[in-house]
Amino acid sequence: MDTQTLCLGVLNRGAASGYEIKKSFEEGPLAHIHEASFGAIYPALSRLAADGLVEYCELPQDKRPDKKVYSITSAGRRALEKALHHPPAADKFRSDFCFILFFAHLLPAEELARLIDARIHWYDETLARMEECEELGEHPAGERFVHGLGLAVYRAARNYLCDHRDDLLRDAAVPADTAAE
Amino acid sequence: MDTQTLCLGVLNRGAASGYEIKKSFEEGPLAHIHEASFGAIYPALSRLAADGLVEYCELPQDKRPDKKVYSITSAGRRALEKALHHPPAADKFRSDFCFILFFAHLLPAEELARLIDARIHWYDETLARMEECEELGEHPAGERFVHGLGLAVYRAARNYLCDHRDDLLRDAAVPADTAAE
DNA sequence: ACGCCTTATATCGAAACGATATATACTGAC
DNA sequence: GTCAGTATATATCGTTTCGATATAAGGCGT
Repeated sequence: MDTQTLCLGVLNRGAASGYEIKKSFEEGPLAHIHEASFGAIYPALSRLAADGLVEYCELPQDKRPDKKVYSITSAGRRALEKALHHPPAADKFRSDFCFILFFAHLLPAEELARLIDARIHWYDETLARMEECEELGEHPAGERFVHGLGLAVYRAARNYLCDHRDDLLRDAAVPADTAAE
Repeated sequence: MDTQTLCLGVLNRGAASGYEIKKSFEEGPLAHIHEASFGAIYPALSRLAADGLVEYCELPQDKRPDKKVYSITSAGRRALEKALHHPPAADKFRSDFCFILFFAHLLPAEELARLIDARIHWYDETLARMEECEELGEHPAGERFVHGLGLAVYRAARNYLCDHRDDLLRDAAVPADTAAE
């Protein structure tokens, strides 16, 4: 999914600046689904504007830098719908955490414990935030569905880490002195 | 996690060519954890060789193109261990599938059904392959742990899709004629 | 026989990442 | 009180990575 379609998707939910589009991939209901950097978003918005798929008005803010608020046009909505019909590419998952744990036998026990506990803590916090935003207001069925999928997956990951943490520490960890060697 | 570390990790499990390293991120026990393209792997291997972290011997194969079999050096092992101690970056998950379903109200019911059923089918096949490779031989505790985490998460995702598929189709789908408009 | 898949390395243009520059204001720590 | 850090906001830049293609040889199916 190219950054232009990603931006159209966000703008289809309401007008936003480049900065706010980035945030919506970090916090909003689209968080954890996709991501894009400023270096991808700003050029994408320029191209979208040049193609007439979005339009923007510059609004100067006092006490804040100026803002370019983009909104989707009807041509943009058509382009989004068209892109949505393309068969989705395979999910991409990349985890340094899993990669490191894969080599658990190269790390001392305390470090493994820290790593796993930090991740459990991250899941607890993330799940709390997600459950909280669940109560706020009405959401379209698609958003609810994806939100529920995220919850189910994160809960499963969290529970697995809690249930098997001690097994890993027992079976994999090397004594601190051998690891340092 | 940079591609060089990724390559060192694979090579730490045994000597391999660039082609085999790529495959190990697609099929082997490292599948679904990380990924890298040829355009990232070959330059990474060159840099690793220049830095003395890996070495290779060219072996001409009959009936096949020549192969450069890379193996990790002791300096490479030290570099890998050092990299493993760095605090892991946040997991990156990118799903066109979820992004599309997020806008379920823009798609006709049959298309949503096709999309979800195809994904359930993918999970079934992937899970079967993962459960199968579970039986084969002994694996280090770290590998078993990560494998188990993957299984837990994929099962949760699959079950969620099965359990909520019909809810989504009922609540979100627009009639085919309004969608086409 | 023809196309397609697999094995294998390598490169190239386009895209994206991650960091940085710039500017202003608020907030918490010492 | 000031000094660092965070937040809002856009933009660019070097480096990395992606995705496709080139090249080459053999197997496999219809």
